[in-house]
Amino acid sequence: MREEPTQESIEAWIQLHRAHRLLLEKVEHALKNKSLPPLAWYDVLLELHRENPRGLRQYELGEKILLNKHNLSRLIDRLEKNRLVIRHRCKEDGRGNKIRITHEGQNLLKKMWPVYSQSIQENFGVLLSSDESSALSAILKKL
Amino acid sequence: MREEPTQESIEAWIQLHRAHRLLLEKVEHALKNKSLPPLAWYDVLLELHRENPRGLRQYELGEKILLNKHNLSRLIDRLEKNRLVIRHRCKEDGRGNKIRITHEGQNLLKKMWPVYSQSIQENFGVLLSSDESSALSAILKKL
DNA sequence: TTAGAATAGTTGTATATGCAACTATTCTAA
DNA sequence: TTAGAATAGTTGCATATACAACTATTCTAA
Repeated sequence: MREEPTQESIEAWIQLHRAHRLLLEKVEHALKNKSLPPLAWYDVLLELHRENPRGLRQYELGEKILLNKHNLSRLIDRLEKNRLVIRHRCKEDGRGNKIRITHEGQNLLKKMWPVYSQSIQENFGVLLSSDESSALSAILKKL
Repeated sequence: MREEPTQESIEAWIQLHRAHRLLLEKVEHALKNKSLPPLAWYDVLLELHRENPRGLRQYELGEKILLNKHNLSRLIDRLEKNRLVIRHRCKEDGRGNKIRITHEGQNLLKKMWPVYSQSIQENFGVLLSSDESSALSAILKKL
């Protein structure tokens, strides 16, 4: 006895899929146009910035940005290669790392935000009233 | 004089990003669990099914599923290798192709739908009322 | 205490994506 | 008509992602 999804939920899912793709493409494009790295880098740096100077375990970071461990491992590789973060061996748990943002990482964050935020505003903010945005958030939070 | 995005729109964008990622992951996972191909294949096959037996030009298909031409070219390669679609040289325009779904493509579509739809229902449909789904669609359509 | 399970992270390999350059054909304006 | 621009699609290369197998460490229960 499988439940069929309603027409409304299929339609909504399709819209979610399309809207996300469209917006993400625009945001990434805006960043690339300014020779800035992709959004994923921003997400990592922002989470680390919030926990600065304590840093975050790699698995904690993965949970926050919804990225699985093998991809995160390589993302951190790239960031570390660009001196934006540092891996420290974790004292409390010999298996793990603590990741901390560097000063250069903080600078990049500051450089990315205006581009990122402007793109959100242009492609998202101006199209929705603040009530609509709030309603959207509230509904999406249930998922 | 750059416009700052409101707090509401940033919050909504973040939620959109997260919700999409979470759902997509679940849907792809459900398909993989049943040894079925990824969602992108479904999207292509569905569009072609709708236009059967006329078929679609490659660029038309690209517009429908929001995929750029070089990635689409390779996606079609993979589908064609699996005999799910066929490329025909286009009579009216010697530069282009017409893509048509095959009988096997139609069969795959039929096999994927129950898995896809069940995943939507489980991870999306049951969490939102039909009013909420409709509201969500309406807002997302503006983007 | 200690063997086996569980956890944190890395790496090899296959596949998918993005970008730029390319071929072939069609359109357009002198 | 015809040279140059524009369009449709493909391909080489670099990068990103997914999956499975791996190492190293910590936890747990006899």
